Amino acid sequence: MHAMSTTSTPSHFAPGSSVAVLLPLPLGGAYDYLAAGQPLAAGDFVAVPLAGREVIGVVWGEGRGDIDAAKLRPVIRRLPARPLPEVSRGFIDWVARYTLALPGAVLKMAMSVPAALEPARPLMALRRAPAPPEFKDTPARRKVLEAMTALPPLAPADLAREAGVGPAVVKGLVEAGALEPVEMAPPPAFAAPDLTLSRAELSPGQQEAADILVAALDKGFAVTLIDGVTGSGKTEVYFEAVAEALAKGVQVLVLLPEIALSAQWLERFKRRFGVAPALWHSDLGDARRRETWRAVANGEAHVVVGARSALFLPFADLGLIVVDEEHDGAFKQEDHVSYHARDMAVVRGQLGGFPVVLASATPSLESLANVQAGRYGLVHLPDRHAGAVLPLIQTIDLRRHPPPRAHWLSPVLVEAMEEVFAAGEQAMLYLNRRGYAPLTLCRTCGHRLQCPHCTAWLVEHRSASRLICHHCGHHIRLPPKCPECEAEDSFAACGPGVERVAEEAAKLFPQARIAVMTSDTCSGPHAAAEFVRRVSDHEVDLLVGTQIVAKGYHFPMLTLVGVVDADLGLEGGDLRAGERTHQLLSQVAGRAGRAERPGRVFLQTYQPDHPVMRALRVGERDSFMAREADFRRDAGMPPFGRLAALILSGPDAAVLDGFARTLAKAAPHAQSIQILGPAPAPMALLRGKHRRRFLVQCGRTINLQALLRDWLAKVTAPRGVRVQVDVDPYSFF
DNA sequence: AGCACGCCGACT
DNA sequence: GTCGGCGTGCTC
Repeated sequence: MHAMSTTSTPSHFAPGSSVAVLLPLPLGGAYDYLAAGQPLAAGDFVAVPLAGREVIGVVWGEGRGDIDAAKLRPVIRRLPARPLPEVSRGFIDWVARYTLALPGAVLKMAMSVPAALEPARPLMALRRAPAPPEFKDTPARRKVLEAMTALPPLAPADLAREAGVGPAVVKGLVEAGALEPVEMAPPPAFAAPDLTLSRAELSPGQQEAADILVAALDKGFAVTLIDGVTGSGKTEVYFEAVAEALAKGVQVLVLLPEIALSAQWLERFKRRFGVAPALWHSDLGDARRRETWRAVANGEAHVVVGARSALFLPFADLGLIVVDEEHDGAFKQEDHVSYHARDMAVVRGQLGGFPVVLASATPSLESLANVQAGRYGLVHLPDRHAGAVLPLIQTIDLRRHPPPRAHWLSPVLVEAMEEVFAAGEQAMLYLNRRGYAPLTLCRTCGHRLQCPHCTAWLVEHRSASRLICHHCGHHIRLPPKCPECEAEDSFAACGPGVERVAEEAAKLFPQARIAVMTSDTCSGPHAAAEFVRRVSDHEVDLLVGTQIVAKGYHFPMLTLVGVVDADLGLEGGDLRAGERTHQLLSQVAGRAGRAERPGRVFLQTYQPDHPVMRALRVGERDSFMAREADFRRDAGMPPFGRLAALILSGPDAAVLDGFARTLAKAAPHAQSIQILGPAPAPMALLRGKHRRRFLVQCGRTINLQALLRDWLAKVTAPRGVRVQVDVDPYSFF
């Protein structure tokens, strides 16, 4: 993935000339407008007329001039905001070209806060008018005026509070002309990090790694992978690079897969830098969001910690990106513009000429391959710091030690849990399945309760007394009788979800305090932080959870992790099934025994000899990944070959299949290009839309984007049919 | 993405 | 006879 240098174009446009304005809409390209009033420059935010309404866009360059002059309309106004920097514009173009998204759709991600483009409302403070006219003197008014002698200008509400009077008194004084408003500089929204605080004690190995990252800051673009086992102190190591970048005066972006679950990370940041970083994630409030966007644009926000969308913020002077947990699938966006934030972070670093740091305990095969090929540097942190040892991972062969019928915990695991609880320690059960049971069927006729809009079973959530589709949110109450055979009380719950495992554990350990942690019970940063606190303070003995419990938490008293169904991620024939299962289970295992108490991990499996289980048991990650890499190389799959998915979707299956055949006929033929499909997409029906998929596979030297563009240009999708391109698809949904 | 234009059912 | 449902098509 190599960023191309952008060709230079004139960047100032006098009134009367035509300019190309990119709008944050899914249009074919930038639209031409007439520069009017003041001169315009590339990057300026402007309001322009579009179909009778006003839309805000960005001056992208010289007008293309391919539109009828009579249609050309003048720019309405230039907004008083900082122009979008050239590097941000180049990045948007690059992402659009790479992902085959419309540039306007990419710009929309960078313009997610249109209100931030209007000037911030100045803060008003009150001071005594120099020459107040005659006004009525009252005791309350006197209190205000007396209080003011000892105070700087204050906002009306603060002044009223300080003086111990109601707001009406202050208002009256303003109206009487005794007080006058003055503009007050808003207090800085983000305090500068404190670089003088003593850093964490680093081990010699950590110090060496930190030195390498710090040295890289002087060398322009380079990518370094920090490969360190859970608990090896990766964060503290890259904090040294963050500190150095800040000392140089550039901005830093840290990408985390799920910022809502990162309370512990934020605590560590505050300890190291004395302040909270600027946060960027989807449930930021409007005012905070605006403030953050502006602070990023004017350089006041020194460190931004965000989810993948933070990549598109208009940084004034970005000089370092850290992608933590770089292997995490949450960095891949599938909807609208489909991009991988880790890969785009590398592109952003290349365009900006600064280093990028990737960190993981279980690096992706892609990043390891880039290290092997010499494209990325590597620092290795093999030890858990502070003497903690890696947990002992054992598999439980469910064929030899099965749980009782309709139970899910093997006697071996139950016995280990007994020991842990007896020792006053904590345990965690991991199962990546929300709800009570993934499938409900009728015992009489075998009918399965399915979502009417998706190719998916309805999942029983007993806590919510509902059956829910995890793909579209459709939900029903458990019907009184089978919709197929009308048998009453004939439904049987099949298979376990976390709720059911928690129920089983509660029966086995009635004295244990159990908490279920899933996206259902723990949505948003506050709920997550509260869960973490309850577990940390040992208000919980057993934590039962889905994937979100795997995320980097540190619980000193947690010494046992049980994986209820270690085989779960291996089904389905996904390209990355083995790699992902290994990563996920390694992360889950890493929750055990993070302090001085050693941890134990049990993986319940029907395939203890599967390479993933074997690798986890003996801690042989490198040879496992090397073997995975060999498979991918032999199959010509990423990162050794290139892959793209074409997803066609629409409400009418016949129309969809017709178009799929048209597309298949127009498919390019060439050696080393393989096109598979059309086939029903893994989710053949999703939210009421049928889905078909093509997979395009080719060698690394082929221009995949050009191939896809040419192919798609040959056909026109009938109405109702949507074509989505996913370059480098990850999940195969 | 909006928003207007356009052609078929229940109202004043 | 109109008001209005949302299908389709355009916006420099």
